[in-house]
Amino acid sequence: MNIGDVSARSGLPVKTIRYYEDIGLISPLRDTNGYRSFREREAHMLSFLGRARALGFTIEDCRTLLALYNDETRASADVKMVAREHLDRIEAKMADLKAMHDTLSHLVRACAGDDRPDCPILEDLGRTAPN
Amino acid sequence: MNIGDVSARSGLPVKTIRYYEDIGLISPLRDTNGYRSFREREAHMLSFLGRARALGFTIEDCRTLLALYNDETRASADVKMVAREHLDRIEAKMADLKAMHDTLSHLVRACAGDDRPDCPILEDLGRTAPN
DNA sequence: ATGTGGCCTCCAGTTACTGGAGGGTCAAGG
DNA sequence: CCTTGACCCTCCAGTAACTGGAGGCCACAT
Repeated sequence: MNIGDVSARSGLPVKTIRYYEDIGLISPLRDTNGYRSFREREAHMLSFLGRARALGFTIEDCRTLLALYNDETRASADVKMVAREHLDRIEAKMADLKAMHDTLSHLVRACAGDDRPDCPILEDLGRTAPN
Repeated sequence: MNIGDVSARSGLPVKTIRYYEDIGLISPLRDTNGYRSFREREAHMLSFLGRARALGFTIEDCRTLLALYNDETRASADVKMVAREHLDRIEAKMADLKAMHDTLSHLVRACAGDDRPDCPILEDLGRTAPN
């Protein structure tokens, strides 16, 4: 399979696949013409990567997960730990976003949004921090 | 005021303040010894920036908001639009995170997390995409 | 004089790609 | 046989918003 084929199958852009090779996530063979030659194994790994990335795992997490995936003697506890830590990061980020959202939606609602300059949003941003 | 003073007042790291000068958000004067010399105006702008960044606005948004803040003839509608668009981005990101969270927390719960290799997390990641 | 801390500039690295330039390769149509 | 268009290749640079570090000046207290 050429890179275009695995791109279509995995949903990953061609550029991204080349990048994944650069950073050592996959190691496809090369044809005599220099084209990357993907086996089923790599096509499968790319789908794995695409799904893991879609769940928000970092590239380093993906590297770890891929190693565990290929290790028949893994302990599921190791996988679970990686996932759990990622879940914690997601939850932290959701909490951050929720706080921003609450503040901001409140301010947006309070702003008239007309042609006058008075604006509670700017007032809030410009108010001296409470020390 | 030296950079350390405005850093303490705004809560922004010294490095960040220098960076903000680099990209033209602030333009402090210089003392004869080369030190940046901040006036109240800049200290205030830095607090503004800190708050806007804490609400997740991008630097470019901050640039726009700062310009509006300094423009007595602004229309609050312009401010509101910037904020509303940012709120939309936040909501989109929250939805993305929630989807990740739902999938991942389900998988984490399903994983035994013991010393055996069987793992629903890896099974999910490794399953061929449904085409 | 010396030590400590604050300040300076410039360079490089971070994350995970993405775009583009410049240039080979392959299969089909004329 | 040649050309055309779709692929493929490498290498370089840029993105967002900083952050860390090297190397070195400046100010003030001892």
